Amino acid sequence: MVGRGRSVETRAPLSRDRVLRAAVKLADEGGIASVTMRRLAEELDAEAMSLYHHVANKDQVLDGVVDAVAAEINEAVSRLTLPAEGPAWKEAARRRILTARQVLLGHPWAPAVFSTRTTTSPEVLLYFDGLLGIMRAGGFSNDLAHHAMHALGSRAIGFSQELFSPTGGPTTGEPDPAMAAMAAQLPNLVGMLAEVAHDDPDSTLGWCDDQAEFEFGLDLLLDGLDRRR
Amino acid sequence: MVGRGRSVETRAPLSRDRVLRAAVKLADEGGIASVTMRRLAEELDAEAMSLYHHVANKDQVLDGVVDAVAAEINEAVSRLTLPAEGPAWKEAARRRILTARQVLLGHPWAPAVFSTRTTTSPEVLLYFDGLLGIMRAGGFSNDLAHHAMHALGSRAIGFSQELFSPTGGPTTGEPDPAMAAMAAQLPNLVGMLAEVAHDDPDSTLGWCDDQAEFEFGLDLLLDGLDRRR
DNA sequence: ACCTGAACACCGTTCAAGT
DNA sequence: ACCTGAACACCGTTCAAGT
Repeated sequence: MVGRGRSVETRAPLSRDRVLRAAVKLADEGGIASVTMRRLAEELDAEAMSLYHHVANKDQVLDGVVDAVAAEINEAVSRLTLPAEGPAWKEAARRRILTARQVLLGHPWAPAVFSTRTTTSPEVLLYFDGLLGIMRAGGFSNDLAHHAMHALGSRAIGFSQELFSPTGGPTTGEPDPAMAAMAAQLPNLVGMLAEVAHDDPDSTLGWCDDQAEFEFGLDLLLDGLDRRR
Repeated sequence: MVGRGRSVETRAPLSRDRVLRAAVKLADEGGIASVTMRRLAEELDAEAMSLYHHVANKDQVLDGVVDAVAAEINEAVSRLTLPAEGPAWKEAARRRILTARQVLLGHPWAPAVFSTRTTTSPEVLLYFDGLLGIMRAGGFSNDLAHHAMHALGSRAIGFSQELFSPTGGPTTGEPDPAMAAMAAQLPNLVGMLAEVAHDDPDSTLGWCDDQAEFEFGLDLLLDGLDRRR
């Protein structure tokens, strides 16, 4: 609407950055499947083929989108200022990771995209470098810090993909028929579910775990690493 | 070629089972992207549209493929006969999980597909039920066992998606130019890589971790769970 | 240089028709 | 009942052409 003084002629200058921002916006609104080159172009009032002057192909769009989300995470964690020397490393790492998770809650489609990327984004590397710095300050050897990064896996950046969600939704009165048919063959699962309320009231990160379970697993790992420090 | 006595007329009887087996075969040969309804049909000497008489849609094909791989895992772990009472639970769980991983090594595309599935496969539920049984035998409360399943996440079934693979290949003499440009901003990462050989000689499970790192993370979790038992 | 229209080689899926 | 051909509504991307 404003145009910052400059008026009209050519509507929009189009750029790699504008393309990536539009992609994040589309994904936030309708999931990652709604990010197609054609709809991306439409969002930018251009033709699909024009995008190829700013990104090599769709894969590069997804790489860029991951980098953009990771940049948002880095921006958020940069505001944290906790001591990390000695035993303080654990709380510093914990806060960093939970802050990353908080950012991802705003982009529920992002973890799935992160997982598909084969080339590591520069911003993700920056994030890991910072976490590594906390561990080094805490007294980790490079070798143990290396193991730690692998052990944390995606948890290091705030998400954990779950394939164990036996109920799939709030345990309403109506029983899942398929589940009921198998019940006899799943004695331990049925017994457990009868005892623990497996609600996941609003499983916030899509197919991911909810906050309490994420923190349980995170603390399990951080405690174990602290012991080996 | 043989046809088991019955000769000719109609070539292939086509069935849900045959469709799923063909899908696994295609994925093993060319990755999951090569599993399309059209190529699947071709593999079965049929037309793409014929498949829809045996599966509702492509999503159901992928569900079935996951179920088939999980069935293969269950078959493999069923041959294990380890005691699980008391402290023995840990070795039993460990062996079960590493056996699952061994099966997945034969289907490197499978972890990514597992992660995208929203409905849990019956065979995956059976697998989890067995693991839960081991934990119960080991003395876990239902509540702790529940947390444990979430904490293990996909590791419970033998894989862990890594987004941390800073080098991306064997550290040959030639330096990654993009990496080199960022090196100054990644002091901890560069320092660590200089010290630990981050080879991943043949990172077996695609974008996943290698065996040693998988076991380190697994033991970290199992040890932590054992302590809270 | 930046952008575009038409076209190509694919997708999953619907539908009406065959046996 | 099981299978199929043609067609529809999408994809990502190439190419030759426009300014």
